[in-house]
Amino acid sequence: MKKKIVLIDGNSIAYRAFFALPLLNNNKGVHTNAVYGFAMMLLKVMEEEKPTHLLVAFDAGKTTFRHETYSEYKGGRQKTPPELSEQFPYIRELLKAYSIAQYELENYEADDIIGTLSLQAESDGFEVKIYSGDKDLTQLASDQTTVCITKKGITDIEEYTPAHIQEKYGLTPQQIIDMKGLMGDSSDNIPGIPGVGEKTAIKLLKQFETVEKLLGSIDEVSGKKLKEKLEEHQELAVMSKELATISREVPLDFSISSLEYREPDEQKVYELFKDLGFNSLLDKLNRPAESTEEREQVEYKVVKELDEDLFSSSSSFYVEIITENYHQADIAGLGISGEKGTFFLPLETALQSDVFKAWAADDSKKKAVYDAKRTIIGLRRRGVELKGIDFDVWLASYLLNPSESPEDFAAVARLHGLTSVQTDEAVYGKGAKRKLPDEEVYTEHIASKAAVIEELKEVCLKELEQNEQIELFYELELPLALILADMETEGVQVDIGRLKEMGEDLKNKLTDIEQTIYRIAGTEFNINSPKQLGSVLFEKLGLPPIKKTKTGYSTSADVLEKLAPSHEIVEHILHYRQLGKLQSTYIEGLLKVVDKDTHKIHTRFNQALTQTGRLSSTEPNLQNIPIRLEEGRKIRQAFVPSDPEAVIFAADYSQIELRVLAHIADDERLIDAFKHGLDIHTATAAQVFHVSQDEVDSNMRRQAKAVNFGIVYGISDYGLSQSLGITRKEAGLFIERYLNSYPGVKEYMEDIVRQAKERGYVTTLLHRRRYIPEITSRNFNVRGFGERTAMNTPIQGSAADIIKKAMIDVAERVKEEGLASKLLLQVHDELIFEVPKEELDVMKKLVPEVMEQAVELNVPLKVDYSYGSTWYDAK
DNA sequence: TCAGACACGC
DNA sequence: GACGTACGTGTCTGAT
Repeated sequence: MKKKIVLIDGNSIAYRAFFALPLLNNNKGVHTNAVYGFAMMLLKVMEEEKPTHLLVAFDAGKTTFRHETYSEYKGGRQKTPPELSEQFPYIRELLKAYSIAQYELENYEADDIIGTLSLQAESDGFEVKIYSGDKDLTQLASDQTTVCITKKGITDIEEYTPAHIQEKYGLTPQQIIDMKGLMGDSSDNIPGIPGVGEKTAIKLLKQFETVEKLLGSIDEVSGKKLKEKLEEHQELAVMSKELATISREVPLDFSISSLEYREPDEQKVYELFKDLGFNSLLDKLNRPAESTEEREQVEYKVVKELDEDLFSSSSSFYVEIITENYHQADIAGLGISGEKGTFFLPLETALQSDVFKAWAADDSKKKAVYDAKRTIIGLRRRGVELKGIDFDVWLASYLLNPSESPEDFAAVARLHGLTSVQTDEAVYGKGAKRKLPDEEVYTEHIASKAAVIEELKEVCLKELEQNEQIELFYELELPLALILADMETEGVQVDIGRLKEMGEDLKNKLTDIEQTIYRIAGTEFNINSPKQLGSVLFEKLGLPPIKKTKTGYSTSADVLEKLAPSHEIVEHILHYRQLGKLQSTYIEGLLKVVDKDTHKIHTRFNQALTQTGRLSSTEPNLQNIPIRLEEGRKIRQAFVPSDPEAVIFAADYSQIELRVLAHIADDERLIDAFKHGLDIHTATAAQVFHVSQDEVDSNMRRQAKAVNFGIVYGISDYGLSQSLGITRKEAGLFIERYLNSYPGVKEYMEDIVRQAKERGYVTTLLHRRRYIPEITSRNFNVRGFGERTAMNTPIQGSAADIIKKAMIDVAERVKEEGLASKLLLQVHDELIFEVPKEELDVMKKLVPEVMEQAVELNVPLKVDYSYGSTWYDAK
């Protein structure tokens, strides 16, 4: 086989990649664009060139032998951006993982190393390929050597052979050096002859061949001015040529044969790509642990008969429920792993075993699980109470980095460097094709999960400790999971009759409005189709299109509100939309998920999803039941106590986010306002508009409220301008005035952004963490988003911490006092209970008290409550 | 099966 | 100077 060596100019390629690609980040805020580009190029080179030998050369140090000739060499160059410097160690690591030789030598540049090696390689009969972003290297082209220079981007290259150089410049590769000598090179600060550019240089070299010959016969040069210049700057030309000449005699302390390319270390490459977040490149790898044949098989036994000493005092325990919704799904099997080994336990075997049930119910037998809530509810449905959960790898992983959003167990494991579990999709399939595979396949899968939980626990514990999140995990999230399990299990009673009644009513109203709309429009169409609606409004009826979407006219509510005065049809459409939403999402949507027998709804709270630490709720989402408009609010009449002798009791924090802000920012005025129990929007308006509280009119208050809203949700000046219907500039001014009114808040905002930039993340009161890689983006918008996230997350996240803490405290008190009241729902800043009437007096006192004392801030927390015979009446 | 537009809550 | 700008869930449409 013909020998082929590829020589890569490491610094040059890294620079190219850095400037060609947007400033990417991995999920921990490390910049990765240069590494990514480098890796892309490397993979392409390997695939296309299939070299037998390979080397990446780097520049060493700041000074080289060229500085002896000319101290200004490479002078005036911009410093390497720190965002790039920090990536070089990763590039080095990348090369190591690929087992690719890398070399640098004091006093020499990468060019010289490459020049020397290419010469040696040529005489050894190699085919040589040189990769760089620097055209200087083209002087090395020869019959055996091709120089590949990156064009636009990073993988697009131009190949310089002697023929190509001849064609392009009419010169030989050696003459490239002469050309540089004459015209100089501003990027390396090589002077050349003033006034001589590429065109003149080429012309002269075509006539005289080399700098030396040219200078020997300056008389023959045409053009008086040019002749003078050449005369005057002879030495400059000679020196410039010397500087531009790549050394081919570098003393190298290795032989070419040592550059032979071997196999990459796939595990290392895999881990590095994972670490850097190169998911697209990961897909291209032959993953060591992905295919069944290569993956390390977990050793396990299928339990036929249960034996007491299968269960050690501390085990990993996994319950497989394939369906997403564990409230209505079956267990496919159980996995246990501990001192005695790893076991697959068939469901029926477990259910029939008193030994198993006793172990499960024993609080002193500790279990590490994956998704405690899912596990508890899955077993509870089959009559098994699970106690003694002391770890949840899913929750732990979420706390370590909420932005990961792994889709299954295997993804969580992989995040922490463990690859011995297959993805659920690979085992069970996806979508309609999801099913239980052959027995050996799924028993092994389930057992392997149990085995891996053990290892994951160790890894996660270490990381939690490093992040100071042990307490957050053990005192907040894990106990909360148990409370949420009880809430979900309990469910909320629904008055189906009431829902259906409202549905009938809505149906009639919708038909009426529909007819009215068709009549006014003069045509029947699908009002639910923005496309069709757009063509009716803006084409048939000729209304002015205010806003456009990617696909056509926008028909969103804010657009329609602006159009309402122009045409009577618009208000009907808005009304139709409003009622249609109620009908489809709330009436029909809720009816779909009500348990046919018990008439209860069991939502699922997702505890490991949001970036801020809030919960979310699905199937159905009970955190967005209408309240703002009366027509929608009536939906709440269908949410009733499960016991006729009980009421729905709702307690909500008043302005919790702004109180948290007052605390974190330690802003005197804001703290003062809360201590005096002022209406915060009025107080803000008074500050911002420099008037007294009683001079604040409703419009001023409305604007101040919007600004407060913006602070709480981290919206931009644009967002504020949209909600107030003012210009962006005016909105920006509002924010500025707000910050001047609350100097402590202003200082906090500046500090937290600085902190986020330094550390790459922000934290909440209880040490929840969110990484914000966007904050160092060079893109104005992305960075702006990062800054707002930095300001907002500690506020919203701390509020989430507080209510979670309150839920735990309330549950504990209710248990202590032996009350029958039940926590049903959490809606970000409020808790909904079902309270037996005889406990009402106790709960009226207990709940606000516990919620207000959940944490101690330097402002008081305030809780309002209400109750009634339905959720609607708890207002 | 998927993305886009829209609307609900906090 | 323009970029496109709280989050999360669910429904519907219209394309593939």
